[in-house]
Amino acid sequence: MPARRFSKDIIETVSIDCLIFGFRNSELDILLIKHGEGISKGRWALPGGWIRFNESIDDAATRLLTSLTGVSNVFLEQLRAFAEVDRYPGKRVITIAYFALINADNYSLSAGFTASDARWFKLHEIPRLPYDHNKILKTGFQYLQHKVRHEPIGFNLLPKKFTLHQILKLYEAILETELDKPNFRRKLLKMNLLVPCDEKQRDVSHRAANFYRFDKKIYKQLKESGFTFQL
Amino acid sequence: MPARRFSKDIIETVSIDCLIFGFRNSELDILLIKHGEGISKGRWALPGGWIRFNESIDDAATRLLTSLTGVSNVFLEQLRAFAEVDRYPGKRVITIAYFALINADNYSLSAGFTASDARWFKLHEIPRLPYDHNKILKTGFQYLQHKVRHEPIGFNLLPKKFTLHQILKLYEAILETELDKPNFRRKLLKMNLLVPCDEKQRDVSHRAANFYRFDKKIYKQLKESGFTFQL
DNA sequence: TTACAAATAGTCAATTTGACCATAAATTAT
DNA sequence: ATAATTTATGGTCAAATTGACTATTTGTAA
Repeated sequence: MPARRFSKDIIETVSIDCLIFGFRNSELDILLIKHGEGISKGRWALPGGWIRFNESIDDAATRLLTSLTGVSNVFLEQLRAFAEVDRYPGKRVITIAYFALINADNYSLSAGFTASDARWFKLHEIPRLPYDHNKILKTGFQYLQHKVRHEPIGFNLLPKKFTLHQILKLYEAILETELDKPNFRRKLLKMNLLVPCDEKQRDVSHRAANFYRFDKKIYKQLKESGFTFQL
Repeated sequence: MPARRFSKDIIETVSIDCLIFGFRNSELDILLIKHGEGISKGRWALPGGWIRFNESIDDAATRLLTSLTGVSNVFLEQLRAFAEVDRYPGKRVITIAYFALINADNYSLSAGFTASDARWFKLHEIPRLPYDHNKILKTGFQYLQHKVRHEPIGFNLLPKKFTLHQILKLYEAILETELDKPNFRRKLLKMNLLVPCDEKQRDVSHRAANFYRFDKKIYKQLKESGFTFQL
């Protein structure tokens, strides 16, 4: 009989759940995994797990994200705790939700991983999820909508080099509105956060767009001198 | 021998800590309480406590805030969880920090309560606090600085009726800058969030300022029609 | 070589901002 | 009473930004 390790290693009252956003084909995606065991076996849900005694919650979130999806080095920050009394069946479990943005370069998470157990879902095609995961998702999406307007975090959803068209489509998808192309360009470029790359689009059947990259250092400098990102 | 109720009623791995902001005399205050028992006896710290099995964390925060300070019906929302492995001596405790804004009408919290054990501290005169409370404080203050610019929550720190001068001073205290009075007035009034009261200042040795109040309903309407608060 | 598609550039009136100056209304000092 | 003082409130004006457009460029595809 195997030793019952769990109750020694982990904090059984607190879990982590990751809300992982991706962006492809001008649509926002959410990564879900199929539960292999436990109460909600066979159902799609947010990737998550337990916190170990010897790791912080940030470390736990990073570890879980990597072990469940294969990606690392992505934008990851805490959303908040969810703790309705009856959110988890049978026992009292508080979960701390994390918020991750995955860029297109990291999109092929299934490579090497159990592809059938982790899948991107379009934001508006998310099924009914167990526990309070739909609530977490809703909260996280509203947070994204707000945050993307006040901080330059949207770039985390794009490849390192991207076109202005891609950002426009990203913002349209997140904010669920149409935006004026020339005006959006002008405003974004005037911030001087984007550095033009010496490279253009290829294999497109029209004028090739220039690539840009977001420069963290420049943003840090601007912020220190009083600049606030605003779209 | 009294029954050892605690370990049955509460979740011993998760606590609540409240970061309570107040505003008086043009200065930001933080409410601290003196610990009466436990590891950090006699030291000033953020008000907090344990979560009961049969209450949500929002309920726990509300209960603790009221029982420790006597105030109720104040702006209270979750900040986030803090969970460094060694933040609490001896055992692993995750805390969920809450963020409260108390208006001047509720300032006399000591009335009826143990005045010597709860006290307002000026933000820049906070002593060294136990656990990671200074870190929570720093995070919460940065959050306030950000949030107050993008959402009309500052009014929660003022009395129901206030003058434009009071808001100006409030913003100057939070953002730690000087602001141009006429321009600030103009911008704020143009939003149409403030309703002039039919009442003026009294007993001031200069021209009396008009009182205004913040109207939640108007804000809700404006927000639904696309308006975003921005200062 | 022309049609097209999307990128990029430019226009212009209306609005908003930032830096001010001016006046109004209250009290206190003379 | 009148003047001085203090803060509230009202205005001005050039500069910058926005929103709604039109125009031009640059690349494939017919």
